Formats: sequence, C-alpha cells, structure tokens
Amino acid sequence: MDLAAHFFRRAFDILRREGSFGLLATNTVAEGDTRQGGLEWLLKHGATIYAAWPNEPWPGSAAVVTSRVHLYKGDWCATRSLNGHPVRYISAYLSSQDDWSPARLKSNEGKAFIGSFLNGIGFVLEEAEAKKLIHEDSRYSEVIFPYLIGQDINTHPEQKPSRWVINFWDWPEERARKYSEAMQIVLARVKPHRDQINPAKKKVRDNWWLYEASAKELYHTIGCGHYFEKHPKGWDVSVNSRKRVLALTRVSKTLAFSFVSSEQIFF
DNA sequence: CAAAGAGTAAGCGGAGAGGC
DNA sequence: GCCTCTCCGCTTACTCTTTG
Repeated sequence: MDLAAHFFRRAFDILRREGSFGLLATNTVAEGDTRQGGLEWLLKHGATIYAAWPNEPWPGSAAVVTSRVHLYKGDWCATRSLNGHPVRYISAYLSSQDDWSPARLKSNEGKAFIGSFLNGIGFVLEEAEAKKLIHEDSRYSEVIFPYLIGQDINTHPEQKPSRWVINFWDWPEERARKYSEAMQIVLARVKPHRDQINPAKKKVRDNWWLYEASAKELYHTIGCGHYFEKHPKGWDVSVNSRKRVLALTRVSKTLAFSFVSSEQIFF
C-alpha cells in the first residue's frame, strides 16, 4: 500500500465535520491495496468524494500519472465533479460507475495452481543421489522426481530442473516407510526442521514426512493424481493426462511463460 | 470452523560487477 | 585474484479469503 493512503486518512482524521480537503497523488491511490485501505476505507467512514481528476499525466519529465481527489466529511448534497463534468457519484475507483471490487471468476477454477510447498529443504536431492536410489530400486521412481523451481525456469536454457525431490504425496507414515532409504533421508534432514516450526502448525509438525501443501489439485489436473490415496470428487484416473504444462515463476518480476514437462514436482 | 489456497513480506545465500 | 557491494529470487512465515 502506498503512503498516499496514509496521508489521505490522516488528513481526513484531523478534518472538522463538514470540512473538505483535496490532495494530489499518483494514480495508484485508486488502485489495488492503496484504494482499499485509503479511499474505500474513507468512503465507508463518512467521507464523500465530491470532485476528482483521475489519471492526469504529470506535466514534468517524470513518467508519472497523477490523480487529484477532493473529499468532504459528511453528506454532500450538491453535484459532484469528475474531470470537470457533473456526475451523481464518484467511487473509490474515481469513476461514476457503481462501486465494485474484483472477484474471482468461477469459470477460471482449476486452470492455474501454485506448486508444492515443501517446508523442509531436506526433501531436495542432488541429481546423483536421486539417480542412485532409483537405479538401485526402481520402486523409488514413485517417490523421487525432478524438482522444478522458478530459478530453473528463468535461468536454464531449456527450463529443465537442476535438482530432484522426495515426495510422499498424501501417504500415511506406514506406506512411506516402505521406501526406507527415502524415509531415512527425510527423517534425518526434514524432521529436525519440522520440530522447530511454530507449534500452532501441529499438522505440519506431526506429518513431517509430507509437504506442508501437497498441491493435490495441481497434480490431479496434470495427470499425477494416481499417486495420491485421496482424490478430489469427480476425478477420473483415465482422463486428465497432460504431456506439458505452462509454467511461470511466482516471486520473480520476470513474467515469462514456458511449456515444461508435467512429469515433475513444481515449487 | 478448519483447511486449503492466495497474497504479501522478508531473510538469506548465490552470483556477478567493480574496485584495488 | 581477492574482497566488497549489490541485485536477485528462493524459501519460509504469516495473514487473509474462500470453501465445504
């Protein structure tokens, strides 16, 4: 949230009833969190926007777009002015349309996912160690997979993972113990960390051989659902297999989509 | 009301740039 | 070639929202 929201709220705070003030801010004052914590909050608490000039290019050399906003403390009975034109109402978006906030579209459900959240870097293996385990006992290919993270996507010329990872999906401890070598590794490298995390996360502490978030909707959607013991309702083992998926990083400022194999674990 | 998902923040270490 | 500084983004922590 911008400091702009603070100055608007502070000005409103020290304003007398039926007083008014106007401030010049960057146009973010009517966008995102700054809008929610600033203008939206003020409208809810007795302010009226009676005049505004949104999205005016700054006259100087800086590449800045500004918005002038004038507020009144109390009920405003006269006409309001948006860009100098009379309107009945001015919303926190600095528009004369009815107020609305973005909502998630149901139609987009099941299209995009965040990857697994390990909470235990000890699950991660170097390639040599992973391949050795799989080579010695092919059953381990059910619990050891390539591990793709944002850095791989943004730095590897083929967007290939550089490391591998142990994944026991949603299995109970007894089933995971059947892969004793992998379980040994998790016990030695993950459990000590899990023992130290916030006791309020009891489930994460107790289920130390599992990821904090298994991203089961993701893996059911891209064709790895059969690894899980519990399935989302409506899921069918015979459908939904995808050879490739579109991936992009979550934290990086780089907005770059790339097709990658679906047969790996995503962070 | 709990669990999962979504969003935000920040510590930390790797890696590259630049100075000496 | 070494050291320091800076940038970058992974990883974790935490909060808020949605859903069943």
